[in-house]
Amino acid sequence: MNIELPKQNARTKLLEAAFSVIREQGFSATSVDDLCAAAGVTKGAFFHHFATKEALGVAAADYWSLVTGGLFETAPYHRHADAAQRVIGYVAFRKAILQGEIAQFTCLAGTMVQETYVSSVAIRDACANSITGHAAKLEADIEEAMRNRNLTGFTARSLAMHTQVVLQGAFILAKALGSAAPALDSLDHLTRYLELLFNQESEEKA
Amino acid sequence: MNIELPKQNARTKLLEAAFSVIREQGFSATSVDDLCAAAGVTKGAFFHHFATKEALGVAAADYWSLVTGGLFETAPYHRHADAAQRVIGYVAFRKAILQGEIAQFTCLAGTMVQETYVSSVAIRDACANSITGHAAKLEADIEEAMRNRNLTGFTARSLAMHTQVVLQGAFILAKALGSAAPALDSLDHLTRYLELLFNQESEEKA
DNA sequence: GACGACATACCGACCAGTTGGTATGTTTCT
DNA sequence: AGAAACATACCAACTGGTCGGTATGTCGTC
Repeated sequence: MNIELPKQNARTKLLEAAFSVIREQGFSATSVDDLCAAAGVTKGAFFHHFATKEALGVAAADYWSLVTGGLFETAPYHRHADAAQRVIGYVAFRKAILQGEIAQFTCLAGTMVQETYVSSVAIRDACANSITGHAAKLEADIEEAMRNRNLTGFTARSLAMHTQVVLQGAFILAKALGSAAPALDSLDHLTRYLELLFNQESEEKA
Repeated sequence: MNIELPKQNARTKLLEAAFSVIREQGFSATSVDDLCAAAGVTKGAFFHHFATKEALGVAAADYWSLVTGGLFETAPYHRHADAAQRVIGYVAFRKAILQGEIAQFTCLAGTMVQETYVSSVAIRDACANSITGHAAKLEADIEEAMRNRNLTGFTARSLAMHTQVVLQGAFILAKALGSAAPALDSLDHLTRYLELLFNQESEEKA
């Protein structure tokens, strides 16, 4: 029998439990005991691996960047030859993964930063890095698409950030209305915006 | 001397304190004592007016709808004769009020619903009503602008909601990056989208 | 004198973090 | 090679303080 469970140590179990629990309850409302119970470890193990609850928050945001980074690197939208198609394909991919429980498709960084942007600089910065780092991967494709079409009037970076703004806002509306539907609608509007930008050949100059 | 402070009772003081404190710390991280201290009232006064902390959350969201409703009703963008100009003017107005401390220009409903959408249906619904109620006021103008231009392919409601999505997302980015700048950039993209939609005469049909 | 609008004092539950310990390696010294 | 010294990973019980909420009292007004 070669079937073996992956040897997860308490640290990894806690970080992955944090993904679920914090996205459901928020960071403040999640107690260390909650996390230990969800991960199936004791409080002693928690404080062996993390000096404080805040330190776990930072580690969770960093681990989030790592995990989501891997997910998007292997996504199929990179195959498009045209850069604009890759950008639009990215949004389509984001739409496709909006399934199941709301907490499971929302963003840990966006959720945490709302609660901690004043109280914890460390968590805020880790969340900011997660979001801007993710946007940076889109930026190259956007820049190429803009160059191909001679688009000016805004920066590739600002448009990359705008996609993240729409996603984060879409998650809030999904939470408020208890459904992914408004998020999907909003991503359709984002797609329409990208198509309008990239299909017109630099009419802005007039 | 007719200069008199408005006779604010403990209830109103608590609700207005909640606007500031909850937008800074979040709902969970804000204790009843925090709110009492900020409002300058005692705990007895708090529980005289609100049965639970959750009840204050609901009341705060409702009061938020009331206060912001008044603010936007008297805003100057309603004067435009063209409906599309009113919609674009709305976004410009939202840009204009993104000043000062971040907590002071963000949305209470969006902040609270993130933390409570699982734990408190009452707060979630109050926040959802605040956001959708605000969007509904835009919907009539959007519908008129769409009718004037024979625009199809999406609903006025979904576009109204999209403006709220962008705003909510913009607040998250502002919090993450500690600056209103990315929010302003994103509202520029939203404006550009609206201009592209409303200035083209129904080219979508082809 | 009754009632609404507070104030003060307090309670049990829960919370982040600490303590002192064990079991299992790993390295170092002889 | 084998023992002593040390490091890592974890555990269960506990602590001081904070939390939401309650019980009871006071004061001004109608």
